[in-house]
Amino acid sequence: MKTPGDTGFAFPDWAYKPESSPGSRQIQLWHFILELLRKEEYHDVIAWQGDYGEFVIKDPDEVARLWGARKCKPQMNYDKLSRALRYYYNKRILHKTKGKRFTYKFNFNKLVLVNYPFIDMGSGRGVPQSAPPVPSGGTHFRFPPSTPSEVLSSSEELRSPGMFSSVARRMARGIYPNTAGLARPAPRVHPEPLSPFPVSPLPGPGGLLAPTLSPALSMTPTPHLSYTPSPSLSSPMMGSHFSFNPEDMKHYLQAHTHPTAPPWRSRPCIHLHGPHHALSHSLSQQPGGGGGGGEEQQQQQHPSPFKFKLQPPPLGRKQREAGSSLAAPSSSQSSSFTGSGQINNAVPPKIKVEPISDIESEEEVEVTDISEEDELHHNDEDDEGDIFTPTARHHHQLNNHHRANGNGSSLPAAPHSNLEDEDDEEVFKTPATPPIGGGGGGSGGGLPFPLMGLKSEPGQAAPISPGGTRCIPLKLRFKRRWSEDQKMEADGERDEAEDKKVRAEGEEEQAEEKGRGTGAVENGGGRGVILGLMLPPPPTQRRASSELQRATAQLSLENTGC
DNA sequence: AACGGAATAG
DNA sequence: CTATTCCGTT
Repeated sequence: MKTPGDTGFAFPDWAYKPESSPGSRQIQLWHFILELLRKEEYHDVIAWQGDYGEFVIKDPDEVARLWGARKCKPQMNYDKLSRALRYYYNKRILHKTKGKRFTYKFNFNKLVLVNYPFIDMGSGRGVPQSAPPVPSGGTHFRFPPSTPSEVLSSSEELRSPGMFSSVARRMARGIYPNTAGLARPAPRVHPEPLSPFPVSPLPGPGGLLAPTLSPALSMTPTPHLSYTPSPSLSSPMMGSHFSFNPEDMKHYLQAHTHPTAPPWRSRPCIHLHGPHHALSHSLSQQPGGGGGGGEEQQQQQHPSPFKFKLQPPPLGRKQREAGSSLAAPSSSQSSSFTGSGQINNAVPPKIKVEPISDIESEEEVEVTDISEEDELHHNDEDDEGDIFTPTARHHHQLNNHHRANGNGSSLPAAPHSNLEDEDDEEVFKTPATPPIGGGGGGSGGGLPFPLMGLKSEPGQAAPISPGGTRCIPLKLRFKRRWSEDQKMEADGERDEAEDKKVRAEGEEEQAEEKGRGTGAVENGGGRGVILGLMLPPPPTQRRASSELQRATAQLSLENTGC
């Protein structure tokens, strides 16, 4: 089971796919921005400002220049760079702070990057000016409205729906159902929502899944629980597996404990292939030491297979002018199989209707839907509520609509499977299904999740199978997206509504999500890499990560070598 | 200044 | 896919 090879992965690859991780080969703009932000040296050109995640580019030209240098694109300029930033809007990595020149904001509220568990964007604490990272006072912490799924959704996820995702989701909601049993979500919240361990069974060494989101990822709904690096976690859990990189995490934790010894760098060349050491990339970066420093760029010596892309919802502009019609039809079809959802997506615009059968777990249903509505209605509150409070949730099951378009290439597996869009759902269901059989108990990891199998086969996808009706119910999508943020911002600053923007996204989202959902499996499927969830900004705890941050911070910004 | 479509490189 | 380029609009 834990064989190093592909199988052993404790976690889904996507979980750690750092494609973009700091050391990874091709740096992405947002990483770069993050790097600059964390370095004081650049505070003259770019710095945190305002709310959590908000930063201002003080010297656009310089930033562009730096970026260009990094990418070896001498012709880079702010106009171009900004275009790239604009693409992030759709990906929800960033958004523009309206009214403020050169000011953008990371959507960190909802997301935590797997690769940057310790991200502190604001670490600013140390830095006077950059302090803003923390959400305003942390008073209102909003959770993960954005669907984790969105964030998480990566094609790969699908492949390995591991628990991670499910866990994450649950965490997001604050619920930990027992994985072993059916996956029924508990109707009510457990008192111990965040316990690091779900009920997971498997005490054994093989236990997978520890929901440890690790301190790094704090997705816990409850503030206090959030990131406590409990010893238990660290050792046992990590050891077992879960975390992204057990080892790394371990080190990570240790680091907290023993600041003096930065472990991560310990592995110069780790074997690359292991599925499990994903995070190492990030951590492995430089120790920061002091040494001589010359070779920073190499960090990524190993060609790690993982990649990590972010971006959940791409755009589906495909319809544009020509084939707009296509989309509709396809979606409808897909919905069909779910059975319960009748809604066809054809376009049920407003109303969410959809009671659908709740069948067993009514609670879980989802909210998904539709974008437009969301946007239109803005139920922000709900969203939140959904997540945290189980009490009120509306569920619908309509998400069925999804387009199968994907790019033609992908998705062989199920032509019509629908659930994809909700990766989430899939995840959920996945566990549920399998467990029943013998696996549940434990044979392998004890967890019900089919880890290995997934890899190659999408089979699980079978969701749709007739018998499996249950799959349906589980989807829970929190759709909130960042609208909240925007709102918040709006409050804070006056920005007008960006409806259009939002709207647009909404549309796109819908379409895209679905499109990608399953489909993405293919190559890159995995885009979303960020793990969504908010960062609990509890100031107190954050500090621990500081070191790590620093370490990561070291990423090499400058690579002169072009 | 900012947005976003379109084409395109890799 | 992501980013770069180019460019017309707001």
